[in-house]
Amino acid sequence: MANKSIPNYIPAEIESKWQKKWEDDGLYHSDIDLKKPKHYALTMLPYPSGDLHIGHWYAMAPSDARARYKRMNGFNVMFPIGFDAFGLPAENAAIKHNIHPRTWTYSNIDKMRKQFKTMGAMFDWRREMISSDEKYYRWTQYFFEQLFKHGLAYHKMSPVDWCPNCNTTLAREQVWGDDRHCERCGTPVIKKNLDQWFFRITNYAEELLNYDTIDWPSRVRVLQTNWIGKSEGALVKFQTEQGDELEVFTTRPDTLWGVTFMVLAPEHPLVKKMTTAAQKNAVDGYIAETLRQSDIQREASDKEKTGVFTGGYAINPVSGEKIPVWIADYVLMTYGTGAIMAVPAHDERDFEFARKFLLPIKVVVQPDNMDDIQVNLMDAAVPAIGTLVHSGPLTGTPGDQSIKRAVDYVTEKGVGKGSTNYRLRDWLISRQRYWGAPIPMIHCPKCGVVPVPEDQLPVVLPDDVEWKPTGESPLKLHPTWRFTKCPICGGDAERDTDTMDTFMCSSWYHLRYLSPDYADGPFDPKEYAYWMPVDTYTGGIEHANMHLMYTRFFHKALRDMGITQGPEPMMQLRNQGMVLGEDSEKMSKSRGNVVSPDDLVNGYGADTVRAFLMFFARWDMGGPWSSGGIDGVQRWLRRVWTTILEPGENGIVREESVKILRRKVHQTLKAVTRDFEQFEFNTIVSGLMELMNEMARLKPEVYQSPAWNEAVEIYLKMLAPVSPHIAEELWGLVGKPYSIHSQNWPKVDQAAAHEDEITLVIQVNGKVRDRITVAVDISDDEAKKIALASESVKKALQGQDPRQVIYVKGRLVNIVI
RNA sequence: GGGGCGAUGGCGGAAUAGGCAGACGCAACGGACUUAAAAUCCGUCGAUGGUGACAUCGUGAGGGUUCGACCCCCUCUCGCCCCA
Repeated sequence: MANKSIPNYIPAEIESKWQKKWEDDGLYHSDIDLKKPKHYALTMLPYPSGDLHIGHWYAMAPSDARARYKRMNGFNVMFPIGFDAFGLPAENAAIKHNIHPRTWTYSNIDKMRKQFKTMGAMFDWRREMISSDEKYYRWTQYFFEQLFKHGLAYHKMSPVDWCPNCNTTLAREQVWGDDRHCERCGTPVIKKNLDQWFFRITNYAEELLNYDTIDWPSRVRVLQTNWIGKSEGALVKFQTEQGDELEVFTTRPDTLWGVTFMVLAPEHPLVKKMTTAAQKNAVDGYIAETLRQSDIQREASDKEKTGVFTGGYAINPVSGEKIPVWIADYVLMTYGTGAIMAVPAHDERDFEFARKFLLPIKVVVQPDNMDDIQVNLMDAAVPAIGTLVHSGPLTGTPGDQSIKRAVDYVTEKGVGKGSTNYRLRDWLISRQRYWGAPIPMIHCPKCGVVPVPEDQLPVVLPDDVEWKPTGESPLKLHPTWRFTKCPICGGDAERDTDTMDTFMCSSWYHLRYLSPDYADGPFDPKEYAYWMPVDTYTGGIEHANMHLMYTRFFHKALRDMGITQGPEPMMQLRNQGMVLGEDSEKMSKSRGNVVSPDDLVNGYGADTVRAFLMFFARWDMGGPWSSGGIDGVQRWLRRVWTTILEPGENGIVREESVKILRRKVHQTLKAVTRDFEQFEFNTIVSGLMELMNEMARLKPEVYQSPAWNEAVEIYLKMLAPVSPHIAEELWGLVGKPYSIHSQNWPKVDQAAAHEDEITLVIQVNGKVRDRITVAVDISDDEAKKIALASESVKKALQGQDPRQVIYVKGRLVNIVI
């Protein structure tokens, strides 16, 4: 109903008006204020791909709403924004469109900054950081050097995953899928041997398994725990016939007497030496074949086992037996020592291998609840723990002690020791690409690898390069850049021409937000002392094994250098799901199912888009976009507008309705407050919708009462974090002082919220037979009496006596017959 | 092969500690207003049977625990994710 006496709701007008005013007033500036508790709310750093995606909105807008809620609850909130601006896409775009990566990146940032501003988020833009700015990467380089100086960065020749299309090395986490393709371009990766920089994240493997001090989703903790892949066992030294030491890691040292052969990874350094002339052709052929496969293919358990005998033998250090040494692709050089002792009786893969190549099987473990194992009747390995048999001096050791006794035994004999193995590998940092932070190291023929002196940082990334991918780092091809003098001896030297993995940049950006312009260090210690740690971190779960692991490692490494404090950087983590296209598929240009937030904002306004993103799905699950659903949210906001602004039609106040209104208002406030705490955004919006329906219904009978004003005030305050512009506008139009976003969150009036009557559900044998309205504080006996007096109950009882009558306070009576 | 998460009307989803399944919204249908439409407002809306009050069934399938199960346990199917 277009009432001429009230203004029209025109989102575009009020949104740009308030965005400008808030910015001019610095309403969302976050400065240290020791009088208030702080709240550092952070969302994962966006990559400036050039266009704000609905996924950005989904990640940011609900997080903004929660940050606003915290602010209204008396917290001094910092909610910063910036850009993860280095990385491959800039270079790929540059190659494709012949535009400099810097130009591409910074014009994207300009565009996205404008798009972000239409969201009406409480970002403090003074704190913006861009990881490709010199003033930022200078400190990225500084941290690299610190890690180097503390022995946490090292370089070595190493076979690395290499994308032949992007011409760069990839971290293990950037290699995806069964065919091991490049995360960026989908090309299958190959192995290449290069001199690479690594960070010793494995030093922190054990500490990274501890999540005691942080409130993170169990999903993420499980993902990280599996990724770290801790297994306990022993390192045992075998000897080859030639006298070389051949060390294996095993989780089952108790089965040492059951070893009937050994298997080396085809890449194992001893393979060449052990291979006899007769086996050479077979071994060489097998190695060539293996190198073409991925680790995943190699380890697939459903795959037919393959392998080749080297012709060589090793000696079992506990039994003295001579056992054949094979190579097989299911043993990986990157796990453990690249060699295994094979115990076919008690390991499934070894069993299959032994059966296929007719190798002997020896039973050395007899589980207590099993008939005696007969080798010739076995059709599968018996991996269970049990009493040791045929195990020399350890024969008879019960299962609950067998592993420990075996470790003690090899330790005493000096042929092994207890050991913990982690699947986690050190973090490969080097990238043979241009658009990244240069590795601040100098290679001097006399002095070796020398860090660039701190006062000479940053090592500036030159603009005048040929960035086309050649397989070499573009910086290597620059005519002058790489040539420099050694800081120690002053002689001719060369810079490291690789740049850093961009996960390095994003491992510490939360620290730069503290003081993005600070020149005396990576961050201002005063800001650190006040704001850190991050209280609430939000972002996608896809970063569980990469960014989130790296940033924890980084924090812990810096802590051990005295740069940061506390065990963890981010105390609470919450993950949002993904917005899919209307066809339930991942949004992509090729599918044509992409939803553009700009179009939505133009059509509906940011307030509707924000509210709809909070409403349409559980935030942690996400789901398919619905173009019809957003109309419902728009209708709701229009209804809020008219219901609050239109004058009431008569002056009658009905006290019963006032009571109902106040009850609903305070019940909703209670629920909304709880939902904000728990990131349950969808029920916040549905709760507000429900309350508005009730307010509209009751309005004629309560309009003249103070309760109506109270309802409007509380309503707008609850709406403010969700849809900040319309809330501010209405707040002004009902005569309240600017700004609603500086108001305190309302307090629940428990007495008003209290129900004095309940619907007592009456069941017979668990089936609902009647519903009776009773006083909320009805006694046990009375409730049962009323229930038994019900006509429907009498009918259902058919004269039978109840065996039991159960009363659940305030809920139901169940009569059991 | 192992692990994780999930499955609720035509659709998205709700159900806070084991106690009224389907809140809220979309779509659909009926009505009011209108010359008409849009917008708005009111109403209906899990299935089956019945004019109806009502009855029976119903939260992926099967079983179990319980006075009572969307919720806890076991087995299975399907989907997504992670690892191998």
